[in-house]
Order: sequence, then C-alpha cells, then structure tokens
Amino acid sequence: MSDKPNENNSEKNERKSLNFIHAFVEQDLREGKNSGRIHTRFPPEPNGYLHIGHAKAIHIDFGTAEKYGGKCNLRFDDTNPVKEEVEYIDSIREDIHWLGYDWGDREFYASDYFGKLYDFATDLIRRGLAYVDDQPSEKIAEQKGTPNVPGTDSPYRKRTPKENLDLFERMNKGEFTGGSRVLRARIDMASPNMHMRDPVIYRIIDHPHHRTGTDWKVYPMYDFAHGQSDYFEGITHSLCTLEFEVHRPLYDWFIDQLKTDDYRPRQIEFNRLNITYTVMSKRKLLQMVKEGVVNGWNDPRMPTLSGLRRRGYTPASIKNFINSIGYTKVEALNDFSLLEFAVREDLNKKAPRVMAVLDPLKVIITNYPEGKTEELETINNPEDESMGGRTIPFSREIYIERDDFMEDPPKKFFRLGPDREVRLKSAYVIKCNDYKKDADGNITELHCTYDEATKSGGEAIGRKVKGTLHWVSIPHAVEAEVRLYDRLFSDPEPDGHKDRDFMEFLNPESLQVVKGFVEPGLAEAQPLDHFQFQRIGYFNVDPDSSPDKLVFNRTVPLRDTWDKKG
RNA sequence: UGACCCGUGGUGUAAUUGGCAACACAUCUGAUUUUGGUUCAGAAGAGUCCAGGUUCGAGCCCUGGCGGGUCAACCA
Repeated sequence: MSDKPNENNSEKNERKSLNFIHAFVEQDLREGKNSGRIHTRFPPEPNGYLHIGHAKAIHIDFGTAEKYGGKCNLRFDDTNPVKEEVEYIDSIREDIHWLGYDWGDREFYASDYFGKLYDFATDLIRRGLAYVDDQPSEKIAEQKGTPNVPGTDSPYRKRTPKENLDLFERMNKGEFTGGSRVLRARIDMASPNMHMRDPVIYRIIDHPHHRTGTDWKVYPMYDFAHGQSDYFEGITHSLCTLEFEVHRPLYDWFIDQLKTDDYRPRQIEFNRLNITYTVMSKRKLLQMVKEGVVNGWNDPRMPTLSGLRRRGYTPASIKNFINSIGYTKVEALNDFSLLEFAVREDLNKKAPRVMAVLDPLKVIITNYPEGKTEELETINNPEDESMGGRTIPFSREIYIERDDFMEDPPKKFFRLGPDREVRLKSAYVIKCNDYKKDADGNITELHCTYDEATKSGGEAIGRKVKGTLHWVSIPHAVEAEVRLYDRLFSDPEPDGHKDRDFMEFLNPESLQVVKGFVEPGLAEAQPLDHFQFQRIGYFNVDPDSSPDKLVFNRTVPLRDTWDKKG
C-alpha cells in the first residue's frame, strides 16, 4: 500500500525510518551545534583496494552530506609510509566515482597536516601532556598492564618539557633509529580504557613517504592524526566502524586539547559489513592476491569494488543492497542472498534478454529446408518496450541446452522429450521425433520437426506448449568463453573459526570456464555491457574480452525454481 | 576478573512522547507468462536473551543476571 507505485523496496524502507546516525545528526541540527553545518569525510588508508564494506562507509559518509545539504571530503589516511602506495590512491578515486560520488576539490591527505600535528605535539609537550619514552616497545607494552590490571608509569614519564622538546626535535632530525624512542601522550596509566594509558602518538619511521618523501622522520599514529584532521577540516560528524568505539574517549581528549571555540567534531560508530561466504578484511584479501588463489584485486570473485564491477554488479545494486541492510550497532552477518537479490532486481530492468547455449545439444529440424536462413524478430526486454527489438537468425540446425531434453522426463518437466512439443523462443513450436546416442549412451543429436504455422508473433496457434526453450543457430552462433563463478568460500563464516585458517575454506569450484555459443549480435558487445542469458543468468562482457575472443562473466544466476522442485 | 558496545521470526532491519511487534530477503502455495525469469495474489514463521520491578499498559524505562563483540601494534 504505497503512494508511489513504482518505488522499489529499499526506497520504501528508507522512507520509513531514520537510521540512528541520521537521528543523531538531526538532533545536533536541532540543538544548533556547529552553526548548523554538516560535514563528513571518507578516510581510507591507501594500502589496498576498496571493497563492498567500504561502499557501506562511502554511502553513509557521502549520503549524509547529500541528505542534509552538507559536504563530504575524501581524505587519504596516510600516516604509515611503509604500508601505503600511490597505486591504491588511483583505484580508490576510481571506485568512489564509480559508485556515483564526488568530493569536488576537497581531496585531502593526513600527510597535509604533518606540520600542524607536529606543532600540536610540541604544544602538548610544553604543557606537560606528552613525553618522550626511550624504552623498547616490549617494555612499554609490559607497563601498559592488561585490561584487568592497571598499568605502571614509565621511568621517563617525569621528563621535563625542555628535555622532551629537545629529544622530540632530534627524533625528527634522524638522530635516533626507528624503534628507539617514541612520543607518548601523558594521560592515565591506570585508566580502565587501555587506549588512555599514555598512548604512543609519534614513532620514528625511516622510510620515504609517498607524498612527503624524506621530509619527516617521525610520523603520527592513527589516534593522533584522525580526530585532529577532522578538526582541521571542519568535519562535524566523523563516521566510522564499531571497533573504534573504545578509541572515542581518546579522540575526544585530543579534541579537548586542540579546540579553541564551540566547534567540535563528533565520532559516531556503526556496524561493519559482513556477508556470508565472504571475507572482508584488506589483510586477507591481500593475502589471497599474493598467494594467487585469485587473479588479482579485481578478480570477479573478490568482494572488492573493482571485482564486483568486473563481475557485472551495478552501482545501483550495491547502493540498494547497502540501504536494505541499514546501519546499526549490532554485529550482523548478512545473508549473501540479500546482495544477489539487489543485483537481480536492478539487472532485471536494465539487461537485454539474449540467447546463449552453454552446454550444447544439436537439434536438426528435419522438415526445414537445408541452406535456408530466416531473420526472426525478437524483443530485447519484455518489461521495457523502449529497449526495442532485434533480429536473430534461424536455420535447420540449432543448439539447445543439453538439460532441456530428457529421454525419460518426470511429470513436472516441461521441456523436450521423445514425442514432446516445445516452443523455441521467438521462433516455432517443434516436436521431437527421434534422437541419437553414442556408444556410451550419451545423446548426441535430436531430430525434430517444426510447424510453420506456429511462427512467433503470428495468430494464436490453438494449442498450448508448456515449455519455451532458448537456442542458437549453429551456422550463425558465435563461440564465447563463459566464466561461471560460485562462492569463493564453502563456509558461511570463513574467518569466524578460531582454530582454523580462512584459506582452508576456499571453494575449489569457485570458477568454472565453459565454451558457450551466443547469438551473432553479441560479437559487437562492449566490455561491461550486461545481458540476461535466457533462463541461465545475468552476464557481462569481461574487460579483457576482444573481437577475437569473446569473454562473459556470470554476474549471478537466475532464480531457478525447477531445480528446487527436482 | 576491567572498560565500552550489542541482544526483536532462519537472515537483515522497523516500531512516534511506553499503546494490537511491521517490512525486506529466504522458504512454501496459487495465478499470469513465448524465459520454470519477471509480475501478481496468498501462507507459514518471532511474542522481542532470562528473572524481577515501575505502569492501566513495557521490545522501549529501572535493577540483577546470561550470552556475544571490541580493547593490552611504535597498524588503521
């Protein structure tokens, strides 16, 4: 019962209620915080490719700005030069644009603020709120205590600001080796929150940075860069995932030391995206790329945005999926079928129907003239007249799908069998009179007759056939490589096992390559064009496809209720 | 033996100031269909982790449990 008949389900859900993040935003707006400004940011570290989990963050970051007339910055969180590469920056930009978002001229880098952060650090030192610690990391970790046991003070905790200032400056001049000294915030070694026990805020790294080169020898830690960068950019709502919840007191502590007026950014955490049969951590995705269990970051089986794009997923389908699962604080495990539904829902509207046979069985239409070819009219999408039509060639010899014929069909099988009739899509009704087998009992060809009066689009034929088959004309068909993908992992939660490695759950049959035959018009298809192969699934043209070698990726199979009944 | 966060059909979410637990996916029927797709119609499935309390009335508020997650990188 909706007032807008054409809206889809996710739009309906979106209208129905506010997620808790937007409820907070509206509350801040009502209370007049930050002069009514809304400003968010998407802060990836350029150490890998973006995946669908990032899409969830991107949608809330950019989407919130859009919804409330604010802005969203893109900020590369590049505080650790040893892990970051420019290659990743380019792919991140491309993937965000692909999703349909733009950050205008607001592309920033945490490294833009190295100078300001250094000054802030020296300011904290002068105020007695930071000190240089000469101990090795093991010693510092030991003194931190455990969640149950309070920490103990470092022997260097009482150094004078003068001495700390001198030491910190020399750290940055390269006088000390990496790991020999760190700068720590002086907060509370007995805090019940581990992050408040004098966290390390600067460390020495002797490695060139992709943007600042060798200008710096000390680099800020995440906790000392993120909130401050938000502050420098005027961010009002800093949205991140749940695991940063325990960092928030520290985030706020640094803001308290830094702020000079009423403005203050606010960190809000939401649940990370988990999907069954999928791993979603950059570390693990990188491992699969490195060990070659997939063919790169954009392997169509990967949950990366570049992989999903290559697989045939559309930006709209990803957005609808994200909207349908929502933003909460519950650690959810989303069923894969929710994603697949979103893809089918979108592709059903957009993808032209075409004919392809992936497991061919030869059919000879014995009463059809040899050498004759007809161009038959067909429609591209029965649900959308505006997508037009095309012609497809028909001849005496065609391929149908091997499993569309059964020698001894069960009662509910609607397709071809001995002495049975079916319609060939957009063509004629045919009847199977005979079939041949090889020595092993495999069926090798069917002999059928067609009824000229049943030509598609003609008058009612006065009889009903239960099944409709897709087919291609053998002399006209184009050969194509078809890649069928299945889930990469066999376990619903491959990384949820404490004593087993996620790689143990890799599905050896996640990729199957078959030789298929498609209707001749598809020879002209462009990379990333998507199609619905009748009764098989949604496919798109792989970017590596060429005129010499046509390659299709299966985006997602069609729902098939026959399989379940059988 | 800590701090913080979270417990609503199989899954994911919703439920105005407390007021008949709703929606989507998945599942199962049936109708239509030149795709066993799509579309349409319908069914089943939770009494909201447990125990108390406040209240005319609690998924929502209070108390105490139980269960799950995060936190002890010089990662982000």
